Amino acid sequence: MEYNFREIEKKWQQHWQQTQAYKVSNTSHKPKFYVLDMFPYPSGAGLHVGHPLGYIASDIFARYKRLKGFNVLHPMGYDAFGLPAEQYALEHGVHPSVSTEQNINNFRKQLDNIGFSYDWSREVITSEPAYYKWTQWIFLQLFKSFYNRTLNKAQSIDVLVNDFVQNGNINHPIPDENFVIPETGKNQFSAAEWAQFSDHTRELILLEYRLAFCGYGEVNWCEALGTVLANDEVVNGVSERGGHPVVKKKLRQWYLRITEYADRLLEGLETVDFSDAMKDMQSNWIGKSTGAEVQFAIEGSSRSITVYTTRPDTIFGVDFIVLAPEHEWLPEIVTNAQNDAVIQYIDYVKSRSERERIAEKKISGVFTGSYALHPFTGKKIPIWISEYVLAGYGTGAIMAVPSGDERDHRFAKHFNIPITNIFGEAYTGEEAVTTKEAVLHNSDFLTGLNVNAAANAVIERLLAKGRGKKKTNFKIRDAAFSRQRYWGEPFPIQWKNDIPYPLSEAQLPLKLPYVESYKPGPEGDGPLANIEAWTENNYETNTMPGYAGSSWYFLRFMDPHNTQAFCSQQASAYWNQVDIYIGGTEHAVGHLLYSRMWTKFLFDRGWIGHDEPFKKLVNQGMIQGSSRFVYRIHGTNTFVSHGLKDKYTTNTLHVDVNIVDGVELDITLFKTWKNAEFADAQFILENGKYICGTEVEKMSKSKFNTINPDQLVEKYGADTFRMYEMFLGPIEQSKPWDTKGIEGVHRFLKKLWRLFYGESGLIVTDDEPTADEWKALHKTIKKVEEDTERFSFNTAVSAFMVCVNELTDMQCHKKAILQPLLILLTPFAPHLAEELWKALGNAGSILDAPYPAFDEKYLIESSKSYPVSINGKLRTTMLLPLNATQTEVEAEVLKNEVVQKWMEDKPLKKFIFVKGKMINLVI
RNA sequence: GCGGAUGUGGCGAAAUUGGUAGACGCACUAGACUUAGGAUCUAGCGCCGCGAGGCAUGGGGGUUCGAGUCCCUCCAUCCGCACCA
Repeated sequence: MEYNFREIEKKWQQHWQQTQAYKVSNTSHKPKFYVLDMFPYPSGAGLHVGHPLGYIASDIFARYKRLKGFNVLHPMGYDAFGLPAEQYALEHGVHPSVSTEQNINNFRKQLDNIGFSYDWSREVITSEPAYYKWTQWIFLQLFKSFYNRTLNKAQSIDVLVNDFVQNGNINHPIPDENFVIPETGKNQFSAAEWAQFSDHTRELILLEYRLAFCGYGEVNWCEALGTVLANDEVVNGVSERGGHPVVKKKLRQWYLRITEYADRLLEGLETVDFSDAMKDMQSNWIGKSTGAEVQFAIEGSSRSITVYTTRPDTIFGVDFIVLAPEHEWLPEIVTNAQNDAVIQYIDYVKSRSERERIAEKKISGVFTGSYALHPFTGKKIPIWISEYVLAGYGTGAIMAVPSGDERDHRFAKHFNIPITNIFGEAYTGEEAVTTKEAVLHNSDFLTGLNVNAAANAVIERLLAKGRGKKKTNFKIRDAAFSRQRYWGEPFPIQWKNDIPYPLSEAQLPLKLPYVESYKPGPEGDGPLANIEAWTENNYETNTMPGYAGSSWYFLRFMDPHNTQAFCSQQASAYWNQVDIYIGGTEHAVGHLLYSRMWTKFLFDRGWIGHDEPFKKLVNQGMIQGSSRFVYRIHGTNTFVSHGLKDKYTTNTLHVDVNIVDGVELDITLFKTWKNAEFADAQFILENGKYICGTEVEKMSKSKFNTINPDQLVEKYGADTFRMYEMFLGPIEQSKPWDTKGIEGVHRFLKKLWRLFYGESGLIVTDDEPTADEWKALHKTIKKVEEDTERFSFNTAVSAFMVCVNELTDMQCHKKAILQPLLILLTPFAPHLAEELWKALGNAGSILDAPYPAFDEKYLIESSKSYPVSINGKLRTTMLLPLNATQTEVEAEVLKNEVVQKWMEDKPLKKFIFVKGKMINLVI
């Protein structure tokens, strides 16, 4: 009987669906385990072989944990709101809800092919009102909360208002130090003042505290996409999606006050099991630094400039001060003589795109004409402006120490500003001294001190003089939370007199209205601004960004049909953290950071009991495409083989990898490819073949290098496909896809099948296994279990292959061996395992069979083979009785001919036993 | 520039704590069975050497009886951040 995988897989997939085999309950006597994939955005391109890599790994692990006796939550859903669906709608006139549904159906069909054990009864789709009702609800809670810096947690805004009524804002200063209350011109108020404020003023003040708030700010505006983007959605000055130019623009936007959580997001990293690379990426993004703020008086002015520095110890090396070109006091500082030059420079800076700035890194700047005074020496310090100082970080002003900072050094050299040396001989005049080991010279009361001691001393003196203080800074900015788009969650917000007011919970969900046109509204507003019924109600016309729905979906899976809450307390208490979260590294600073923040917020407010969403994160590597190229001689229809192309002027074209065998082009298929666009093509061959060029690139439709899993499943079966994806290599590693080796895995499954079935039918016996057969089995149990636990699926698959090879050699068809092996194999090849389990006459499903227990006793051997090395180099191998004592073994070894030959007459210095199984002689 | 990772046969890769480097698979070679095979099976397969043996884990150095693994140093590739004071 043949291994008919198509029939088998179809049969069991149907069976599992009918019996709801993967449905999981929120009540169980078993311990829980939560295995989660990063849910996909259902794009129109469908799945390629890269997508299922992580899904297969998580499915194997989920099935393994289930066999091990856990109640396993393993859900799947769709992150369905987002830009591409809307772009598609603009181009093709298809409503996003329609194309999204189509794409989801397509994804589902493709996923089902592979035999995943998802509990589809828990499916969530972020674009459905039943789901986004709760996204809106959580947003409302963020809006109605503030961050209590004393308690270091979020609380209801009512708590804050009560405190204002009693104490004014003395306990809770306004986070933005520059904010001034219009009625008083101050940023502090008493209880009495609070009582006097108008509602309008009160709301304006509260907006300064809310964790979701609306404000004007510099945003990343992408004209092509017609929307703003979060910092993590902008890469190298262009949009992550589409690569369109991005400019800075001042707009009214919604923000999440993620900066309040910066410290906790950093500390939380110590409690989770993420890779170092991932933790580093996150902590770099958060970008905590400690240093000091120092005030420099301006000569001839009552003002002083505050700078931020991480190296207060170098204060005696300050040779100039640099302000960001956008610095707000610039007009007061610039002298008449320098006014034109400064205006010119600011125009120049404005003319430069983000991209140019990043690419060129030119040294540029201009003197303002004013001088600051050194807080200790009173020395006159020129004040410059330059684009290398960023308005958005620190105070937008720095004290430049050329001898201690490379950028300041280059700037000083470029503009011939005299450099003060505070590092003695360590500073050569060529390069700044940036090591923290340096000892200070020429620095008044700091001379002779090291970095730390000096920094503390400086801060102490500054404090005493009232000219500075210790200060912590973060790179992370509050997250832009609005998009001028249609296909996203509407904000549950109504505007009155320029103040946003929350809808009541009873009004949720605020449903996304149907629109005919997705064109942007006026003044950079979203398409919703074109709908009268919407604007009549003064609803917010922006929608939430893509990451809103994905910031909490892992909680919804716990209790997906709850209409009273986003997730019941019992459900979140039971499932708690996601035990294993699998996905790509591309979400390191976006999704993962936002999810962590939302979780901490929901924890603070008492709705869930844990404050880190993901206990362990596994990053699967990207599967790249291996592209193939053909070379058309310029202006002709003749294609020249790769090896000969340099003799001609050619254009390089991507060619579909599916019509290339290795690197050899199938010319017949090529002529029919793309509706026979190249039917009349001529070829210049080498050795009778057309050889293609190759390159490893991202897998994408436009590069014709995608491999569709459906075709592979059709040809080899889901079980082969699953095992092959795992066999490719370590899960975290990126690698180009190569279909070649799949035959080997398929052969393995056929070989396994033949252990059960001969030509005439089932050949499994009830005979008692031999010692070698037991050993083959238990070796595999041990290896597969260990490998699964450490997510090393490629080596686990290899272990199966070794086992089946050995059993085949021994012609072992014994149930006592084969049945446990099947259970081991279930997570990897569930269809085949279930089929053979039934064939062996077992009742019930193999999905719930008990995982076989490893027993050491089967691995113990009767005699031992000792590798014998001399001075660490293997010389011979000796078979010695197991029960021999060390002394007896030593005597035997010394009698050995090979050993004697190598020892000759040299004296034996040492006799080393390694782990009782290896011998080394030192001579 | 900073941070992280990786480097082992023709290829994908193993080697979990320093202990027989190259398991397993692909490709390749020879053979068997076949009308045939892109089916199956057997054997071989790091390099040099007839052999004994020697040399091999990016290069160089070190620690050790023994190093792919630990330390120093240099090189290459990939990823992330990028004027963050």
